[in-house]
Amino acid sequence: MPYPAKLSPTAILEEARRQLEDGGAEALTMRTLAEALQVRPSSLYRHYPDRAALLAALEDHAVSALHTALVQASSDQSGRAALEAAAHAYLEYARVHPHLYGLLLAPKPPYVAGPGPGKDLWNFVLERVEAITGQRDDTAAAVAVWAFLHGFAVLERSGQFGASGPRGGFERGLSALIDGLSARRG
Amino acid sequence: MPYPAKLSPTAILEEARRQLEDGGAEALTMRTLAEALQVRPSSLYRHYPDRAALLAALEDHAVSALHTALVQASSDQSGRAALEAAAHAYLEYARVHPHLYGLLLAPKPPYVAGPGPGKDLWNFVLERVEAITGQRDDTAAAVAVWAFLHGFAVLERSGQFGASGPRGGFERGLSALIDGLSARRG
DNA sequence: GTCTATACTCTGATAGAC
DNA sequence: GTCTATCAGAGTATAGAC
Repeated sequence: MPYPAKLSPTAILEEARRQLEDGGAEALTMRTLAEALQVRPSSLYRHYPDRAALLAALEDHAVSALHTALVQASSDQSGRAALEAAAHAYLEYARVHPHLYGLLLAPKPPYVAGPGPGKDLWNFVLERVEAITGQRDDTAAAVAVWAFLHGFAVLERSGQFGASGPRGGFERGLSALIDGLSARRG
Repeated sequence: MPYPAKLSPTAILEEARRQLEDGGAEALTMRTLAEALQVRPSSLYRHYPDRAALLAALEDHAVSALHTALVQASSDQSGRAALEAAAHAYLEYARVHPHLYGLLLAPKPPYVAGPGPGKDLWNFVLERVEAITGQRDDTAAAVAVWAFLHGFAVLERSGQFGASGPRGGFERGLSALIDGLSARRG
């Protein structure tokens, strides 16, 4: 090695994340990426086989970051308070990193039940929900909560909720969902 | 007019819908579209200013179709039964027309509160939800229900729910949500 | 007015020299 | 590991035939 490598997978990933967060997935092209790294586009292919692999790596990063955020937000709480704290942290992550979050549930394989970091995230949600419903392996309830969280995040991202009321829909829906799910253990 | 026009906006739209439903948004290119219509790509631009306009037209179609499906599914019912029937029809539409449905909530302007056919759809959901909660203009509750429906549709589309359990999450979540929302009028 | 022909720019990706 | 050179395919714009 006559000279240190200009590129490394992590350096590429960092710049890619920057461009994605700035301008969305469309703004992340191999050419702009190479230019920012002062390298020719084809050089990137020595570190990532194609653009899809780069996006997949970014998705893994997002899953881990989201998981960490949820754990931190709810670590010092339990029961309903823990689930609510995690839910707010979930929405907050989707707000702060909309394009990164947008990678998460693209029409692709899983992540629920898939190997990799997504499993931790799923298990975390499952545990928090189980604490509410009192049932073990309560997949149905966890799916319901996740669906609500994701749906609200997408609705919000797609523009409508202005300064007006609908934002209250999150608290309202979350409460209703938790009430309805936990009431079942009667 | 010496000869009948080979193209018309509706003919283009029909073929575009076909290609979209077959292979998703990526498969719908101006070139393949022109080929199927036996025309040069640039001819399409006499009828639609650009590809985005075509997708917007397809989205309008999807909104109308979804609205119609919801109305038909719940027309002969009322109260909770009507909402549940509409919810199932919503999910069914997303299953049968995944790519068309995928156009609906792309990160774009509205459709809630926006002019055009989307408003009818929103108002319909709002009415059905109000019948449950007993409050007028209960935007928060309607947003909560819509978020759940959309979130579940996306989760399902992204692959995980195999033959196993999670499908029960829809009934479970819908019941819990309705219970929690209607209990509020105590 | 409708469509054809052509070309421009941008994308992701590959082959082979060094 | 990075380069040069090059490719095929995308969307799009314009000039002109009929």
